Amino acid sequence: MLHEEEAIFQPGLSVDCVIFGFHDNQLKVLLLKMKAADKWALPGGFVYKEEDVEDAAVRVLQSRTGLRNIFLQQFHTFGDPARSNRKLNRALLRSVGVQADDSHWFLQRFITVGYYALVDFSGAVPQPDATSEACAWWDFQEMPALVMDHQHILQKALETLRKQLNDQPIGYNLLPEKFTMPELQRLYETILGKQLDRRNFQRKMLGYGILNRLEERKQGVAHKAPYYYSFDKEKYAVALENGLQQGW
Amino acid sequence: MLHEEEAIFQPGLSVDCVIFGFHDNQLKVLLLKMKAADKWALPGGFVYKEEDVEDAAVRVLQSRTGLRNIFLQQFHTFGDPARSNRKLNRALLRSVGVQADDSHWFLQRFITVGYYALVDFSGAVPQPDATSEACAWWDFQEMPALVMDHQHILQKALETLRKQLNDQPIGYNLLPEKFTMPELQRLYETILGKQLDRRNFQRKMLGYGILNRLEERKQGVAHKAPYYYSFDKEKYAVALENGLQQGW
DNA sequence: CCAAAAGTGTTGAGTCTACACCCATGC
DNA sequence: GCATGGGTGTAGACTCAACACTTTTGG
Repeated sequence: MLHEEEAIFQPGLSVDCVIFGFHDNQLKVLLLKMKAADKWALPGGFVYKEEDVEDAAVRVLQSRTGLRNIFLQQFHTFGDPARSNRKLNRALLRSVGVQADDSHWFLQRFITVGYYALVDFSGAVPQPDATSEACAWWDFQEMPALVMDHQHILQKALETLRKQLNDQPIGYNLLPEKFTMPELQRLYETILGKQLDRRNFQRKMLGYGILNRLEERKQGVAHKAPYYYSFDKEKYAVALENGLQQGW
Repeated sequence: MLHEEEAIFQPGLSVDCVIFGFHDNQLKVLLLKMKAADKWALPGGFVYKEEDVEDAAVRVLQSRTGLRNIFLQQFHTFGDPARSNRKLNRALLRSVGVQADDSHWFLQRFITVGYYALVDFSGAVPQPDATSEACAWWDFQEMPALVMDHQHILQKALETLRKQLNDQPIGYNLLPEKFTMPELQRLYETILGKQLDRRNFQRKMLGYGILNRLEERKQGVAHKAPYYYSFDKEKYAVALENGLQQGW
């Protein structure tokens, strides 16, 4: 990618994706281990000259996880000139075998558009890119050192996710097709960072009228088996009309 | 500005500001009449190579209104390649006396970062820029034809403003230092596009604990004179701690 | 003194919170 | 059978929407 000519990319512009997953009762973020530094980075990429910025984010998402048709949302654009790190980028070029002088397009200042994605952890297959030696999920509470301002970007994404969750039930994007109510609750508790009452949670969630309870119950669990639920897109559309705000 | 060399601006990047004001019980938006077209445009500008994107927005805001220290917030970045309009931009260049071929920096694709601002109408002094022949407030419900995707940008700004108003009382940014409760209510009604109950509005608004009632009452009005209120920044900080969400 | 606008209070409906109770399952 | 987790129900606190009443001012 970095070998390619300046001419094919929109100059000074990138996208970065904060890809959230949920596993083992933990909120996870997909990160790349840089070849050029002892740090990790958010999956990102450049925008082709005639490509929609959002399409670029979709492309990044798909190439890092193999997933398509994912909940993806722009949340902020980071335009501090000091955010670019020429030293790192030079090392990055070297790591893929490119020698360049200061005028190289990749060494200029970059503005990045941040997107966050909610994906089904079990369906994603992490793939490193050319500049990275690994691609892995990290627990959002135990993040490694990140390059440049990626810590800041992540923080902003998390903030947006929390707000969003308050007036739009988007949690199930992080879960498989069918899931149990306790699982959904753990998810909410993790994202919001606080405990919720089991019974009130269930009532409120069902009150949105966007979940279908399946006949099937979870198998092989200790104690009483919980029902499975699935998300109902049609009911969701109806529910949106009526509006479903309010906080926890 | 457009005479200046490519070298001083971040290529392919602009900012556009949706500047809201409130006057005569109407929500207003500041627009520029293009010299190069029979349409109006949102105030915008380019970003210097070493300038923070947000600083560029502040600069635009100040040069169009004379105002500083204004409520300003990034709301979305518009990255559709089809949003740029080479024909318009060529006319724009001509209007300031520049002849250029297709490779001119200003004729390339532009990504724009959208900011919205809330200003005190009575304090702003509209100033056209080099590419425009007029700068004026328009009622947001009676907008003229806008260039490119500016209608879309405006729509998105309005949407964001409405949502924001639901979980953060930001309305007084649009009013002078001191204002009456009925004035504040008209403002909310205009932005939200619906009538609100006078008494419940007052109770809820005062409940936030961020307004000071002044001794003074409004002079020279028919009927009973309403009190003036002023916004209290310190109390606001305290109120934010406790959280003040919930919708109307 | 009357109409219109503003300040203040009340009440019933609805919602949310904090529980109690019962049921199912593995050990 | 008992500890644990899940499904369902309920009483009290709280909030909110809809309204009544009083006060002030200009004409």
